[in-house]
Amino acid sequence: MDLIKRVRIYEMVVEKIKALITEGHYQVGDLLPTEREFAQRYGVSRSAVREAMIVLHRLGMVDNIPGKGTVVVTDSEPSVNDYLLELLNAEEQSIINLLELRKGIEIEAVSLAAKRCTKKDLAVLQEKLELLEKAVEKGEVAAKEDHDFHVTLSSITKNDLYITVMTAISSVMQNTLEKTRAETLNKPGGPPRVLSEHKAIVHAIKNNDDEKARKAMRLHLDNVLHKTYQELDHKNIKQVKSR
Amino acid sequence: MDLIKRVRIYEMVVEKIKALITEGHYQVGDLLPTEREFAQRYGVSRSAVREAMIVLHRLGMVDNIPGKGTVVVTDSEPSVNDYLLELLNAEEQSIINLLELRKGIEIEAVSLAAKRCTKKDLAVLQEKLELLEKAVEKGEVAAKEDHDFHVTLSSITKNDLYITVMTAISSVMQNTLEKTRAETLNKPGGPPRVLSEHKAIVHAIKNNDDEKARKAMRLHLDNVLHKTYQELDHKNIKQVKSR
DNA sequence: ATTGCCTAAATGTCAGACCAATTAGCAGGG
DNA sequence: CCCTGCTAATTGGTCTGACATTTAGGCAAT
Repeated sequence: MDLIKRVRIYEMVVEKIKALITEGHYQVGDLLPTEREFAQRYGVSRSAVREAMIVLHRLGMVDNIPGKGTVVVTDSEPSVNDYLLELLNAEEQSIINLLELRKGIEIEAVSLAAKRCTKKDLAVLQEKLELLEKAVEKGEVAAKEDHDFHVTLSSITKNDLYITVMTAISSVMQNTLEKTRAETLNKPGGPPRVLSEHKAIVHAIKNNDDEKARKAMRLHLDNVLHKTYQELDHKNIKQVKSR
Repeated sequence: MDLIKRVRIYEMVVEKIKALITEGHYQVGDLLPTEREFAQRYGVSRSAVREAMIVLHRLGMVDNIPGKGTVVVTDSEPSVNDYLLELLNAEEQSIINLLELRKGIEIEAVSLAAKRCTKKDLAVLQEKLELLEKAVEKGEVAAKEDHDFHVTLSSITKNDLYITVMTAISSVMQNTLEKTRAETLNKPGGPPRVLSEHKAIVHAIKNNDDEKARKAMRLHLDNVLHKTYQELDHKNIKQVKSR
């Protein structure tokens, strides 16, 4: 049985305005037409437009400024991914917790990748590895290249959940690393070692050796965890000294 | 510098009504006071109350029914967990994808648990195992006992992310199993084998042997995956036959 | 007992008014 | 000429009152 669903007017206005933003008729930072104009344009009352504005505001898409107007804050509506990011990004979550979760996710991901990797997948992954290599040779932090590599790796699993979760974890880590100046990767003897670990992972995937791939990934992430522990210890010591 | 934040009236009304619901002044299914009464009670206009109602409705806490009133749908505001559930529960996600993700999460979780398990933790876990055992002996499906066991296991990691994610995965799987009549656990030779796998996991944790714990968990989840594959094949065959 | 209609009350929507904040323009003093 | 401060217009924020639509319950006719 199909139940008839009441459709509130403000909901239709929300969709209309949302479409205007996502389709690019108004860019981020632009001022939307006034509420009174929307009301006239859509043949509804200003109340309906205001209710729609409240929804759009709570979606984080617009900001209503009295005396000025309504400004576009972002051009895309929040997705489930954003909520996942919120979970991972919560301040209570330590970077250690995040790294441990990543360990579970990525070790199994690389295992699946080793079993399911096609020639095309491998080519893309090796390309990402080369980009990472070049960036490291230039002495860059290469955070973006590292992110790309790991996301590409997760995509080889062909499992949307791994792709979504790994993408979220990786971007949160990238943010965290930016805040902490990415000291981890910059430490003496850091990048070359990280690079060789990445190569070992790709090598195992190439041979479709899932067990070796897991071991290589576990080794890599244990090293990252170890360095992070050292870094945290170092900071704590500095904090104590500064008292 | 502390910026002064404009506080919209409807936001305060939202907090007021939300508190009334979460504190139990109104139970699920109850009819809230009318919008006009709220307006009078809080000394605001009905517009403000209506805007608050829209927010509460979009939070999924209330349902506004014309001619009747506003009924309470749930007594707790949605948390990040609910959005995680939404991600995992999305129809596009196959049960296979979910199981594969669970493999990554839980293998590493049991590894952490083996390293961090206290005597008290172990006692609780063994208690859950006994409950599972008794339920299986009675010939029950024991879905809830299985859920409890795995959530307890994840809590031993002391890592909030693992606890949150594992709880979500487990409850989604429980729902899915309910829909599919939990055939997996009911198959001949199913429960006893599952039980022995659980015992092996607990045994490894007891000995703080993280590597053996991972292997035991991998074996267990591979078996679950295998059975699920068989089940899906079986259903496909039945579907073909019924054409 | 069922059907149909009437009424009361609630939400949904509308129109208009006023308040508060912002902006732009203009007048006046330096 | 430039800066200051006032004024008016514009915009979102709130309030009020009205009407439309939906629901529930009472009541009479069938």
